[in-house]
Amino acid sequence: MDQIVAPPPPRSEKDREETEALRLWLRLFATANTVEGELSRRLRQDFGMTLPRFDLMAQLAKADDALTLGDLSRRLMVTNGNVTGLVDRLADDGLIERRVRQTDRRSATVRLTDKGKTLFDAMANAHRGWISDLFGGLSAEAQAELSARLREARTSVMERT
Amino acid sequence: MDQIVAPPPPRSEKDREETEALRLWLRLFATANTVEGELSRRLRQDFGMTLPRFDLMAQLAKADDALTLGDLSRRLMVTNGNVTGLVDRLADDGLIERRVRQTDRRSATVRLTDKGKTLFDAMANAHRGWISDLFGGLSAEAQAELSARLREARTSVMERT
DNA sequence: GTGAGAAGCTTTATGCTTGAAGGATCGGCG
DNA sequence: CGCCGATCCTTCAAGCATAAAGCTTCTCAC
Repeated sequence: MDQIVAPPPPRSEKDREETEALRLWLRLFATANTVEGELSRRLRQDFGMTLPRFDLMAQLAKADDALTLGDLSRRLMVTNGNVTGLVDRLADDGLIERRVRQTDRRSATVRLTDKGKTLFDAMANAHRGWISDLFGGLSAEAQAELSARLREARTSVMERT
Repeated sequence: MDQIVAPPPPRSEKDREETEALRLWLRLFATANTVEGELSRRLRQDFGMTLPRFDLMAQLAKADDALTLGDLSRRLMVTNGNVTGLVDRLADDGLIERRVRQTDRRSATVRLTDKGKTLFDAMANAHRGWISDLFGGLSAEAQAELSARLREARTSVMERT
């Protein structure tokens, strides 16, 4: 029988591996992006809050103590200059309080105000519910498996960075 | 025997579910973020290119045809105004070419220039290798499983958006 | 003590992203 | 034809993010 259609382009094993990894990455990115966009949208809509500000407040709430800007920078995995701006805006809104440290005058600490704590509690509660809802189509087992695989993936990436 | 330590805080089934989903989300976000940051870093270092510009060029290369700004906006899942700026900058660099459509003068199409094609091929090749490398710590089976779970997750999220 | 280098933060320039408002063009209905 | 809503793009203001340069303060070896 004649060859009617063009033959598939020759593909090495390496080609196939790369294509699969690329597909995996695109899927990972799209999923994370969709969730992030939706959380961001709801946070803005219901609380007039942005995700980066919320994340910063969450770190303060979790630490349950004052943190330095450097601590925040490391925990949020963003640059120092970025934290400076976020802290400025949150302080302007009266949600956090900046205080220069006596022991090290280069450094400043930041803590949630009462107003910040109250708002954060409300937001965190809603936020938990949203996430639980968004992933609600997956069984507990599927979620656990995904979580475990992501952990492996992150380890792989970090080792190669 | 006396109760020496404080009892664990009472947690409902719902609480546990929410906590697990939150943990999953944090892991998903951290993984995607780490990969994205690393790709961005390498693209800047080796090619002086940003990820958003690269992504736009990738859509043009994949389509192998001119696309309207609206097409790009939908495919990249970003707003129209965003695409306008990206296209401006890429056109300034001579990597893409803008052309007003005769049939519909509201709309413009965009295609890769020869210079853009050449650069994109080089970048895409490196990009494939980087991703394959970054996920190289996972077996093909682990990658396939992660990919499948991510697909489920994305479906779940999109249904609830 | 003091001087060099490190640490902590801010500033600046640049770019990405959004949402909202606005301008041009198109299509269709009366 | 003429208008009205829809479509497509751009503009604008605000915010997030980075990298690089710069400022102040601290530490430590001498």
